[in-house]
Amino acid sequence: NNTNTLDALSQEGLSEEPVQQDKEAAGSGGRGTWEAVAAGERKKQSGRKKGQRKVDDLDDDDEGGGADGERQREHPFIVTEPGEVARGKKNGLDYLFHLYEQCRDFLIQVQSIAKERGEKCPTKVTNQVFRYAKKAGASYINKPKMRHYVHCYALHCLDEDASNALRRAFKERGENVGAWRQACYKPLVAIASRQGWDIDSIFNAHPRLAIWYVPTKLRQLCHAERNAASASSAVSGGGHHLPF
Amino acid sequence: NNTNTLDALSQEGLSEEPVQQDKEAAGSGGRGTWEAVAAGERKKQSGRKKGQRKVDDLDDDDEGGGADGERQREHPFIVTEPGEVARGKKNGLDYLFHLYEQCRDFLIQVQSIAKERGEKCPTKVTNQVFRYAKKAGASYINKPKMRHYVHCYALHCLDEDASNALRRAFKERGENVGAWRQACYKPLVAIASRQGWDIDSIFNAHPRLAIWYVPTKLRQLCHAERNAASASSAVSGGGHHLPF
DNA sequence: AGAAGGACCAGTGGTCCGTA
DNA sequence: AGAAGGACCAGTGGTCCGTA
Repeated sequence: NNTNTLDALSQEGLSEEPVQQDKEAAGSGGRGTWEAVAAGERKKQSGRKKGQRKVDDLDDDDEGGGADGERQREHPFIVTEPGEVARGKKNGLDYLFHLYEQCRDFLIQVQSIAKERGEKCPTKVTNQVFRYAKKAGASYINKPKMRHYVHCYALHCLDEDASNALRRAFKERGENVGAWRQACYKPLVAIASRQGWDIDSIFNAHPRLAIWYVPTKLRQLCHAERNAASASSAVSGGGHHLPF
Repeated sequence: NNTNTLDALSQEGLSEEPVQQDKEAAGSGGRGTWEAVAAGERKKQSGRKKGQRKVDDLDDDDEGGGADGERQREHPFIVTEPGEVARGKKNGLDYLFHLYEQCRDFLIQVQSIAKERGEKCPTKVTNQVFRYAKKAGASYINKPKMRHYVHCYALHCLDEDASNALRRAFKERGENVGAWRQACYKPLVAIASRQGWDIDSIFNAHPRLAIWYVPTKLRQLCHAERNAASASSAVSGGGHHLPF
């Protein structure tokens, strides 16, 4: 077992960030330039200019009927390959991961405001950060969504090659987002097994991941798998007292 | 300004801990051996054995009337010198600081239980730790008290000499605990001023202090003093644009 | 009066489940 | 059916204020 993998892995996933939008939607309410890059998200804001959305894909306009003012959700995610732009009323996974980078930018802003004011400074993406993001116009960011896919982003950060391979495989098989999301757990547990099962320090050792809470289910899977592994190694004879 | 003081200071305060009671009241409900060492705290527990309290000081027994079962508070703190045992129905400051060490022990236990179970592991003394302490029989530990005196403990950790000198001075002057407690802020702010005003990293750099939340008032004082200092340095001419 | 701590409260982490 | 997210809830950090 290679216990040094983490140092190498922690460098990955970082180059993926689109540099040009680092201050983007931050504090301005602007949509940023990401649509032009990957054409993912297209949530309407109040007062959005027509023609600004869907820069690359020029289809449909049947947004449920009413013009302005109607309750509008983000388009659902679909499994896309790295670099692939989602067509139709869908968002791709590059866009999903981009949302995590945006949250990081918002956190950094909240932190610098807090420091300036001499207030408590959050180290994680907290409710306060989500509130700030919303106020800054990023209404497409919300806590349940971000928490739902954290472990997918974790895999993208920790082993981008494995993450990319998984995306391609699930796209090819025509699996839905839920199936892909479920499948992201397994390679993460495998990474944890090589790192002494300490999923918290794996998150904390990675600068972009450290700001996210470890998802409960991932923590539980690592724990269960660790116990299963130690039980089987006890049976196959580790020199310990045998439990029977 | 010596910016390396913290490294030297962070070694202080540590030798003060009575080693022999490291697992003490932990998980057992026992009172531990600290009374024999410093004869501070003497809170009655339900079912406490008579004659166990006040090992060194054999006076009064007028505990308000009823025998067992009456609601009983801790004796109030008085300003004592280092090593001095509080007489009468009082507790000394060595005992106060000892409570912080006990909380640390309880936190360490909560942490190892959490790790064993694969649950979230607290890095600070949280409500969970106070609940655990109470369940373990340390009913004399409570959140409002510990939070009230955190900055006094901080001074004890970061500059034991200054802390000791302050205790001696306030005892000599016959000041009460409240006055001593107020006076602990000033030397802490002075330490912060030498460390770039970052009270959070000062706490975090000290292993025994890092587990305590920075008190709001201390944070505010550091912030206010930083602003005052930068304003006065702007006036006395630091090469900046002059604000008038 | 000075001080200890039960108990409250606003805002948190966490995620369910009514919605589209 | 699969998925997005408003809104709820138990337990938190913080400390006030009725108590002794």
